[in-house]
Amino acid sequence: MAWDTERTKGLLLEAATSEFCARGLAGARIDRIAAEAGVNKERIYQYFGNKNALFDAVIVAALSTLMDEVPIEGNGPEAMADYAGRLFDHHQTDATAPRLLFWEGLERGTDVVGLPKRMANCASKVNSTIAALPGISREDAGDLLITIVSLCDAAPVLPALDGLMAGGGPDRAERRRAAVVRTVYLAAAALAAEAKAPAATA
Amino acid sequence: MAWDTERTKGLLLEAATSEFCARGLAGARIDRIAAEAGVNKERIYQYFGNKNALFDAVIVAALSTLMDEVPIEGNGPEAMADYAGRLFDHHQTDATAPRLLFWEGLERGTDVVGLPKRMANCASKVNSTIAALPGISREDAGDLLITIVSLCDAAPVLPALDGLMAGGGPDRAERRRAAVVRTVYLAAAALAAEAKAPAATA
DNA sequence: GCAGTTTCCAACTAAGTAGTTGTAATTGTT
DNA sequence: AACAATTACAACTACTTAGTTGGAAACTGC
Repeated sequence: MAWDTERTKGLLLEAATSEFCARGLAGARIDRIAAEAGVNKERIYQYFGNKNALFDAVIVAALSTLMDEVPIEGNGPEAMADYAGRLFDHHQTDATAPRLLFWEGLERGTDVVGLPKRMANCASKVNSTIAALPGISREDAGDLLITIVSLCDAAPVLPALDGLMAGGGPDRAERRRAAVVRTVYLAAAALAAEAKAPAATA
Repeated sequence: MAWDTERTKGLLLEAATSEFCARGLAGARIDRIAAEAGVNKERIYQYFGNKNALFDAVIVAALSTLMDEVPIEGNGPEAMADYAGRLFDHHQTDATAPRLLFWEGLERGTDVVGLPKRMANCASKVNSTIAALPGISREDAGDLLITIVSLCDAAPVLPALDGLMAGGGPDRAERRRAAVVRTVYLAAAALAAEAKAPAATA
């Protein structure tokens, strides 16, 4: 049998993503990751170093690529609302990224890994936002993105909130989606309007 | 020395709150909780049962009381914006509740504990929202509250997002607060307006 | 002050846990 | 084919963990 190092690495990273996503850094088990990947756990230490470094690799791989998977397209507040809707849908079908993001925030705090790549990705999103809402400040663009991420990513991580607050009817997900999209539209429209008439708040 | 059961329980609950808040259910250590409380860990099992049940007790104690600590006061969209601002400030000085909320969401999913009490608290908040925005539907009120909670609670749990998205200047917290308050105001105002002219979207 | 109960703790147990090691199989190179 | 390097794994180690136990100290009612 031929050794396929890249395939083994990929299997481990995939299994680790699933395990860390479900249980976080402290709750994840190296043995479980190795078993799920069908690989001996010693390979983890050869390829990734240790549990923390494997978590790093998972975070960087999962969060960096997400930025490209759901792009900001079009112009005006509608474009930002549409982006929020697509991000919401994406997280609804695959909660990996939001869960990893919150695991990282809770377990790592401000100790963020893979900074250069992620800062570049965020800057790219900020620039897309500025392009969609001409005249908006860089800080307002960042704030709008934080708002979008907060709304879209919190939903799958706090699944109980829907039932607790809104009763959890059959079409809850759609209603929540509509609320997020509308909220983002309103916030983006206000920033766009302010950018055209800056005297109002100065 | 006189035994003070309630005090011992309180010390354990306080230490457990701090430990679970910082490290979550999987990351928390029974030994650390007992040591921080200055109490033998065997007491935990006598008073609370086991680690999971202690986590339950912490969650219920911390999240249920929060609802009363930051009330919804006044009328109109301004009242909801003001509520969001006070909730944001509260979480900024003490991130216990948001962190526990997200730990619970990540580690427990929809398996929520203390349901009756928490549902009552949420229903009370929904009623306050309906009182502040007359004519609004119960579901829209719940959605607005989810929006507020998402925005206010995500901020302290994702401390790195500010730096990543908005550069993290000196007055970042204040700017983020202003963005949250304004977003909530816009969302609440839109719902209030719709409640007065329901034909627009029907 | 004395039996019965409760609070408390040091020490213990059984089951994981991350990380390592020794060794065999595979591969590329000469 | 002989060699060194790489990939792989079963077994192992040192340590941590949640949960338990046996008995001492303090309280209660009499």
